Amino acid sequence: MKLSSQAQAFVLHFGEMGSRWGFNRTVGQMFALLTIQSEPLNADQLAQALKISRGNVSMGLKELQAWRLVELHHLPGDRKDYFTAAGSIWDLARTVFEERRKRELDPTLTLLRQLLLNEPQDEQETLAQQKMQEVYDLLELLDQFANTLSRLEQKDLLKLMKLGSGISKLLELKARAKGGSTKPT
Amino acid sequence: MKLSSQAQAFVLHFGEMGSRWGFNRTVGQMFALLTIQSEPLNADQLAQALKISRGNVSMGLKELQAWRLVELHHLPGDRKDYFTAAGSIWDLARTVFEERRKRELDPTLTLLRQLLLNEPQDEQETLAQQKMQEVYDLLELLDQFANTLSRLEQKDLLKLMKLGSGISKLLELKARAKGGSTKPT
DNA sequence: TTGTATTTTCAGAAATTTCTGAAAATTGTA
DNA sequence: TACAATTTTCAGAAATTTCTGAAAATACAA
Repeated sequence: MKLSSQAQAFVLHFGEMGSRWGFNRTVGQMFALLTIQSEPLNADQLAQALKISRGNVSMGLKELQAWRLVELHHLPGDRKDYFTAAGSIWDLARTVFEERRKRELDPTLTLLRQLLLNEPQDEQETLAQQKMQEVYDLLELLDQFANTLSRLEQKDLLKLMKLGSGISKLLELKARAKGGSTKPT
Repeated sequence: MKLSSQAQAFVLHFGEMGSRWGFNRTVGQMFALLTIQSEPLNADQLAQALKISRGNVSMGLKELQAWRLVELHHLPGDRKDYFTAAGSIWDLARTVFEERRKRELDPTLTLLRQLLLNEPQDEQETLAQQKMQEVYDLLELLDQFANTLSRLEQKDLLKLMKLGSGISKLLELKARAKGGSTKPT
């Protein structure tokens, strides 16, 4: 497995960005390679192509499986495990998006729900809780919205994302359809 | 500056989550504290409340300023710099969202634009470039959509986020209004 | 079974990131 | 100008994360 300089650059970049997207360098690289590679790869091929240890590949694959970003395959007459990216680019993006929502929002929502159960003991705490409630409301809304988006059919999601500033007009349209003011701005 | 156990928990949690949101532990803590605190705080107060070094606070504040998440204030008769969170919770969320879009998408878009300029040299590279093009198209669309969302007026953003699965219906509504098929599904 | 291929685990090494604290730089005052 | 208050810087220490590679575990075939 020799990587073209193109592939090399792509893979290294995903390694660098990895930490911003929620995984470490080598997991990012493995994900990138499996994404541009059409043929399934086994652990040894990954280790060799990325020049990392076999053990690291094993851990990385475990993590990619936890993210549900890779699929396991078997080739007839070969006992090795082979992996491909799990689905189309859109599928992968959706999965990353969902996983990140879970990891970045849910723990905070859980904590805030807890904290907001307590009675504030003084002025100071009352103010702090007000802020926490605001944070909670916003994150809760964001969480639901992210959920809605990731459940949307690709066709609809595409339409929505292509609307651009047309979104405002559409929302206005809806307001009128529902029986709001009939006077357009 | 004594933190209530509520505030303590909130601050520590933001510290833990920090790395997932794009900043390190102490920056996360400082941000959290400034968010629930209504009064401006100076660097010494932050260091004392969070039990971290003065130097660390200085670096943290610099980073929060780079994120445009804090505002500098001066109190009459006091030479120290005082800081507050920059704006409402919604403002803060919007800022974090924008900054993250820049940091997480833009570098990759730039790289992919570059790579896609090269002529593929063989079958292998052609396939890889096809995938890269797909990744590019998706990230580009996502980037523009994120941009649109962060420019939306709060009122509209709120409406949109509250739509839930009503989004599909709204998109359908729009299709009809534009003169699509008149037969609803 | 036994043997071989393959994967997983995990202790310690290496790399990276974060943090401290003292010194340097800056700012404002008199 | 001299001086005191404040902030910033940054070398090295500490903490954390990532990675390696050998050993253990597992899976499968004969």
